[in-house]
Amino acid sequence: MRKENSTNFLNEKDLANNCGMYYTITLIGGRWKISILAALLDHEVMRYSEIKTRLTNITERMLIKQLKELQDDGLIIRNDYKEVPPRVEYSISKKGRSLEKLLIEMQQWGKKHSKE
Amino acid sequence: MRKENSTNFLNEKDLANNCGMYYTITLIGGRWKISILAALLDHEVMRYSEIKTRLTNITERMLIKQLKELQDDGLIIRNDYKEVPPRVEYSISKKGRSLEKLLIEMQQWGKKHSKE
DNA sequence: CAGCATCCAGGGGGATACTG
DNA sequence: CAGTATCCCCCTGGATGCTG
Repeated sequence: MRKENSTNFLNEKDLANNCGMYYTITLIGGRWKISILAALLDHEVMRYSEIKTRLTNITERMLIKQLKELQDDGLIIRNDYKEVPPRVEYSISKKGRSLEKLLIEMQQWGKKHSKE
Repeated sequence: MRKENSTNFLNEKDLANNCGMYYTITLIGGRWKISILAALLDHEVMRYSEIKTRLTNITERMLIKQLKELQDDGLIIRNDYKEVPPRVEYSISKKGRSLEKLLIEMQQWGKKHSKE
């Protein structure tokens, strides 16, 4: 980032969309999204019920909603085996995995500063 | 992050607060916060009116609100010179500056993936 | 098992007008 | 110049009950 006297970090051209920063936030900013992503980064593949068990307190509506948004944004992959009884597995996508480093840093920053 | 078979990224103890990730999101997740932080990281010190000019489209209410929250969270510093006419300068705090690396990475990730 | 439907509160965010 | 004060919309997120 620059200091001298003008715009480098946020140049005029990119100002409108905050150089993509806001895009990133909108993708992971949902109430439960980072928890879901973290769980999937940790377990590779999880069934719906596993995620639900893991994220105590989340309601079914919210879980489905956040899963769908993550899927629409291409961060996770939904695999419906179309069996009876239903069996659906969720996994992280390439795009989702590319967020791993960022999430870890957010985690570290949060841990470090949340007690201040 | 781990793969073998269990929880490292999100261990049970930290699950409740998502290992601090959610804390981080709440601090920078406001509609205009990253723009303000980026502007202050870029300019060191800015007057209220400068920020307002820079962030076209933001309303006064929103600007003040987000500035106050950023200040309450310790990310920026407000310096009121108590002059007439008023003169108030905003600058980034140490805690705020420690977010710089993270913001740049969010920017890069967003730029790279927003066209997909 | 893996959802969907409905209802609802709260707050985030915006427009506009006013002030010390 | 640097804010306040109102008003208002809508969307997020939560509770609860139902279903293929």
